[in-house]
Amino acid sequence: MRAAAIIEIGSRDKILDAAEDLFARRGFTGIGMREVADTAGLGKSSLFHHFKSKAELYAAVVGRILDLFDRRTTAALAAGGDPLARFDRWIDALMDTFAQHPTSARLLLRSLFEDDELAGTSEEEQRADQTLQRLFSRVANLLREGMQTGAFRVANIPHMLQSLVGLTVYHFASGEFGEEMFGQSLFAPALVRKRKEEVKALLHHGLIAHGSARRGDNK
Amino acid sequence: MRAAAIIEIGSRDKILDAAEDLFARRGFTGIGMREVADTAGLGKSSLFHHFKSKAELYAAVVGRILDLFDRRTTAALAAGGDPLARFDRWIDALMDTFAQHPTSARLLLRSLFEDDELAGTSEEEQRADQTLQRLFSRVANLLREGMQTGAFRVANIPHMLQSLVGLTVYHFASGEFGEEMFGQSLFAPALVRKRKEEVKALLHHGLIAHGSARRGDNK
DNA sequence: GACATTCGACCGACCGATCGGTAATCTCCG
DNA sequence: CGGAGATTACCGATCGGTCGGTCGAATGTC
Repeated sequence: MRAAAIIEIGSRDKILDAAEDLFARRGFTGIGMREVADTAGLGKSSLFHHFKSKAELYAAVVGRILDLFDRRTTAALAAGGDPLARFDRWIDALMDTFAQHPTSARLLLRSLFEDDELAGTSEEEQRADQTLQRLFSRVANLLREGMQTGAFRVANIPHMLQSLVGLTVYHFASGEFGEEMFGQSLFAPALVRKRKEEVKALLHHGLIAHGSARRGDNK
Repeated sequence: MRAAAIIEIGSRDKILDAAEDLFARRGFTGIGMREVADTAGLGKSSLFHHFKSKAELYAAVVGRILDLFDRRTTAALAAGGDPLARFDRWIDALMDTFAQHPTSARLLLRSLFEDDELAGTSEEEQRADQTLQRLFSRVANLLREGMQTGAFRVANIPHMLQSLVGLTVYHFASGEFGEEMFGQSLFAPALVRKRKEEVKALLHHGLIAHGSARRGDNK
């Protein structure tokens, strides 16, 4: 029957799963093909049957995650609503995706570093670059629109994008350091919910209290 | 003459300088001792005369940077003023230090990841942990004080610390990705100044405009 | 139905290069 | 002399990657 066959996962995907987990934990240079092969339950040579080099495997892993974020972003922004509603929905979707996919934040943050020294003309890598750029420009457009309609404060858009990345990716990538700070797994549902609240609160009100009794705007 | 002697740098420091730059760019596993030695202008074996292992060299590099941030934080918080003044001064000092020391953000962010899998009982490493913890608890105390005096909005402190790290460290660690976004070096004085402004603006006002109370707040 | 051919998936053995680290020796200097 | 700093030579292990070849499921052919 077909139903039983569903459980089977193609070797290519098993390799990608294993590589994603390992690369996220120890980075490109920290993982050997031997280790990926063992985790995937294959011989090392078999990896080179599916991917022609370690760099190509890495690019495929990053590309797969980037596609996931691209799809979630598209879905969150597609549904209608005013800029603020779409923005909040996007923040939720972004953090939910990081939470549901614990390796993703670390892998993406690492790939940001490692791409600097890895060549970068591998087709798969160019496609990933395009995906990433499209994702960011969509959010940039949303910010621009919201600033025009008055929903958002007027701010520098590249800086705001950097801030949004810093507020989200870094947190979920902070690993043992973050877990020590919170005393629990970064991916515990209650903590994820709290993180969403706190990030939104920061985006809504900042940190500094405004002399609500009009103290002359703190200067 | 003293003036001439200033140029001389001890071999140990030359090794630390070289290692800091290389580790920041390609991570612990991405750099070999051979490369560090070449950059420092020594033979590989000489490194083992000053540091008994690669891990110890790495710990020394991270510890040196952590001490720098600890000193700057101490200085920024020591000078008096209300919590808001001290906080703003700390944000300035933090970002100035990242800016003046371009390898630091990347190295610290990387060390966050790599410590997860590197053992961690090496004395130098424990000292670094203490330094880091002391630094964070000092900022936490400042936040707590400011919330009590009403200078800051009441927020969850660990989350706020994570946000502050994300807003600062990530930006200066974002490398080529960030430089492509801004079209210039992340460490160009004008961009550093702008980043400080934008981060402070976010901390002061958030992103979302408040239609509720007063409207003309941001124009 | 039976045999031959093809093909993708996979493997163990092996390659040259590089890894972190060690040992013995040399040089310089007080 | 003694000792610190540096070097050359070398070690076993592991690195990414290649090689020749096995296996089984299709496919074609009579």
